[in-house]
Amino acid sequence: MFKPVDSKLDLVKLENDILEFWKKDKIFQRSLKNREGNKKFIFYEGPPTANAKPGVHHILARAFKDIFPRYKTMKGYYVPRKGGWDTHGLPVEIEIEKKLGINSKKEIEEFGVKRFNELCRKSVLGYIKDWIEMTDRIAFWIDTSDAYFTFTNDYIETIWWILKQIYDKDLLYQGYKVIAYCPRCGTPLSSHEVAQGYREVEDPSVYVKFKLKDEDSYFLVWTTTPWTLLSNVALAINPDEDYVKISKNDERLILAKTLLEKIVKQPFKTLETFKGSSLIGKRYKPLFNYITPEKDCYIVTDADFVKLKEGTGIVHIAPAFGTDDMRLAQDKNLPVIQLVDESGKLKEEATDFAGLFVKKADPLIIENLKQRNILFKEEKILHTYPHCWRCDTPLLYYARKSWFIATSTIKDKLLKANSDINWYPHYIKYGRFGNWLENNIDWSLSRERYWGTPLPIWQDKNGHIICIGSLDELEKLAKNLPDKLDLHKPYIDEIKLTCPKCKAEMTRIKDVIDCWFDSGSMPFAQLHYPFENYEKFYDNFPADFICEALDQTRGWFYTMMAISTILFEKSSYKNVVCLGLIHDKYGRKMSKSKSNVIDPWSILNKQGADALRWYFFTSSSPWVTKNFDVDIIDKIIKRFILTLWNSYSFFVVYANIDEFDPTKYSTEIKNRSDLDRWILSELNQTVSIVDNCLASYDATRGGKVIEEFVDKLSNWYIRRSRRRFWKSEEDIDKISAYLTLYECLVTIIKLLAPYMPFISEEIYQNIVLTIYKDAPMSIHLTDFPVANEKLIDKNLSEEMNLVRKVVSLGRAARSKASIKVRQPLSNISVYETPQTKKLKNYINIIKEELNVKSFKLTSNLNNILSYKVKLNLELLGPKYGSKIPVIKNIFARMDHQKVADDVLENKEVKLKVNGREIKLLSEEILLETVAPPQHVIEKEGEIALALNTKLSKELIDEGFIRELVRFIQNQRKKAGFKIENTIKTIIDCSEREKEIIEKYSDYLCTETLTTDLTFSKELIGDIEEFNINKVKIRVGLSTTGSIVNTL
RNA sequence: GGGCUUAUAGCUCAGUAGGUUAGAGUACACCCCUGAUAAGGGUGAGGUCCCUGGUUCGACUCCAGGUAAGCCCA
Repeated sequence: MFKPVDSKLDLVKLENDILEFWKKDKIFQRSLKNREGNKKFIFYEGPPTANAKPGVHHILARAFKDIFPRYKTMKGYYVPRKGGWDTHGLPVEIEIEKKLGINSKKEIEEFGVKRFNELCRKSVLGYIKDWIEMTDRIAFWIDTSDAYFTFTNDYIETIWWILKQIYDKDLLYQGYKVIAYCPRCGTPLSSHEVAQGYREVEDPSVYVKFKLKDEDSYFLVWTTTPWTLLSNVALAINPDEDYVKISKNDERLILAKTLLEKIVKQPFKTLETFKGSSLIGKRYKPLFNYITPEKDCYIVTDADFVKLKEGTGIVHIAPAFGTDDMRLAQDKNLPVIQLVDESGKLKEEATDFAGLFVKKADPLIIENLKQRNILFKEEKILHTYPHCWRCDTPLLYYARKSWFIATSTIKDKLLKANSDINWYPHYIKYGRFGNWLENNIDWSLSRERYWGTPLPIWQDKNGHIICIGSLDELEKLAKNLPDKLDLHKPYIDEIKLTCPKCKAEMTRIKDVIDCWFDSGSMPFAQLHYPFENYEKFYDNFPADFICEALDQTRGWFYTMMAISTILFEKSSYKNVVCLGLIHDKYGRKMSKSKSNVIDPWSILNKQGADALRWYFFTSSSPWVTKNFDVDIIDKIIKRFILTLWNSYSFFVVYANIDEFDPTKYSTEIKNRSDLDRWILSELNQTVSIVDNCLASYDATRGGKVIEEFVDKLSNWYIRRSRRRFWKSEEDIDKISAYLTLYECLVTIIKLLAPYMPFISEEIYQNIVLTIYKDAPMSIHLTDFPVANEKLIDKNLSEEMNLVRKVVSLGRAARSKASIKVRQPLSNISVYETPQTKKLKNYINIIKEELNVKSFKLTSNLNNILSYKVKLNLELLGPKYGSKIPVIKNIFARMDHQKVADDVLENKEVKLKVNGREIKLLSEEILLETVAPPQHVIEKEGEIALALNTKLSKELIDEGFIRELVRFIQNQRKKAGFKIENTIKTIIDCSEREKEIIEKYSDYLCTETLTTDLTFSKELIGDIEEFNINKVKIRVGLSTTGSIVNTL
């Protein structure tokens, strides 16, 4: 006996019970052990940053990280799943700053880096708890007990080893990086912070004249930051655009042609027009001479970023204050002049303006230029400019010394590595990711922060530099190594080395490294390679599968690839599934400020993890942005999960009544009914498609195919088979029905196991483990179903589709005639075509579904419907004009059936008008279908049918009985009788109705399980009065026993 | 400012290698069916296929430009 199934489904309780079971019996561990020694499928966990509680979007990622490893495990692979946590980085620091109520580096130092980092570590560990709880609850099977943490000494040592490799390959260098910088807080801002602070402000907009060195002409140059002019080193033009030299007020000015009218007022005279390229190499006099540059400069150069939307087409270059400028300076070997100090004030060298904050210096500089007759024009401009999100100070773009990895020099290798990756969606490969690689710039590695992997570089006063690649190396050179070593700041900064070259004392560079480097190193660092696990590493590299949100293209996807390409010249992953973002139901981003963030637990505690997983897998392609509305989860439960659950519950209810044990029977497929073979064909086709989908990382299509199958199973197979389960004799038909349904259910839950691990487990535990004692103890230890191609019968599928189509049309016909299905009708005719001929095998299904006594195919469409023909006067009018009345007359006397036939065959219709032949084209005649008397016609495409609606007394009586049976069934149900209860039925009605009931008493008794039918005015038991076709009938029901015992 | 993506029914999404009347689910209205049902069936209403232009006999689909939203980069 199976465990009785409660039709009221409590998904949350079900899931919690299953979680208990998995935990108690260590099912996850068993699922690994089960496949040990088999071919491996390698998955890498992209470590979540543990600086906040997980949100709904994290469940999306973790659901997808779970489904494919589960599938592969069921396919026989050994899929180790090591967890991991990203623990370093600015977001963690900011979290702590907030908690401490501080917001600058100065305050952190005052608070003490030691205590600060300790808080960072604690905070991260706290959030990890939340993450593990969520991970368990959604059944993301990953080993969190053996997870890697990016802050451990082992992990950091591997990173140092990697950096040393990079250093030895000469790919690690120190250079300038222009960053957004808050002069008040004295700290650089991350791009994320910069993005928060854009505001519209008014700035000066000045046009300045740069005099050419060997010519009495001026370059006209535009800027909104006059203070940067002091650090100017070059001018840039667009070589492909046209430039002009004009004469205005006896001065010669050079600027872009298209911008001329906008900037210079008439009158002026155009002297020359030339391409920008002819200006390259021309020299000019610097505006200020506060500093003598160390390299050649004050020269015109070309740059791809010069656009002609604003300005003059000649761009002033100050490498210290612009990213483009800095890149150009590096390309063209220009010097960097830095006349601004860290607090945003002009340095001593800028004598006239020394000590002034740059923005305050602007008016003075403008005044200075004006007096020297260098200023051409002065205006104001409104534009968006970034400000510090903490203190609202305008940010400066400011060149800082920084360490870089020369990734741009290995661009070809990166592109080659990318060519071997399968991207889902495919367009990322040569789109977003490919473009990013094509335009690769060197990786800026160092960060002037506290909580991170320290940069392992020490230097001495003689300029000697050393990069440490292991703890051993550190020990050998260290002057003062503590017993217990924490590799973080501030401890690591206290360690001084002895320079191997000159024996001078070496001090560590203060920086930590970009935490993206941490996570990108995980293939190596999670195993402490190469210090440990040397063999194991090669056995686990590269990953077959990784999966993260789309925003990781420039994040983890890139850093993983860059690091492994530098070390091994190949990508560290083969297949990557990208995930989209989750917005609220209005399509807005979820953010605390909009208070539209959905707490995942509100769903997990109400609707459950399976439903949420199913939503993520099937709603749309994983990489498209989802507008998430929690109501949709309820709909999924209603539409899909409950349909599945009801099918399962149906099986258990009847199998228990019949005490049916599937292990005790077997029936050859070929001896089963068409319906059985049809659903088995559909089942195997479903298995085949789902298997292929999951193998190619397409969970969405696979899920939709399963949904379609469950719909067919429930709403066609089970509905059509109900009587087969219900009937009392235990014949081969009934056994076939049980076996077929059982096979479908067992197979489908295995297909579902990777998608919905809980509910599939629950059903498995009941319908499989109850009777197969040797079966694996969890569905997640079983093998994925294999399609039996021999059972796939495409013709059968097509035929059944046709049957369903015909039934659907038949019901439409009934609806048109307003005759309920319960009222039997005499016959239905279907127009015979090569296609509909096949319906012959399904006559019983059609008859039963439509409640008709007979079904026939008819070869002559005219037997079903006839046509009325009319002239299309709209077309004929203009053509025949005044002849129309005559044509109408003649047409009216023609054989309309024949005309209709001709039109249907697209033949011309000829008629003689006053001795002349006129040919009417088929479109010039309108056809109107007419049903024969007492028939209703329905047609769609090639299928046409006629339903005979004529009612005989016989049919009406039968309709009456069916109506009565339905009322009694309802009464049974309301009275709380069990399905298997037999009953005594007493009826109080008139003689006329009594006659009918007696005539059909066998039918009534079988349907309602009545063992004792009597007529009396004295009713006992549950009593109800019905009104059937305006006739009052009273019925009394009482139970007499159960069919379960009598079987 | 640049790259990439998305835009189809109220909502969630399919779709077309250019071709009659653009689909499904859901929600809505009416009707039907029901001893597995929190289901199911039928009918109806609901569309500027984001906009503009081009190519074409024909464009939701191809091309160009734009708008909006998003991600990444500056």
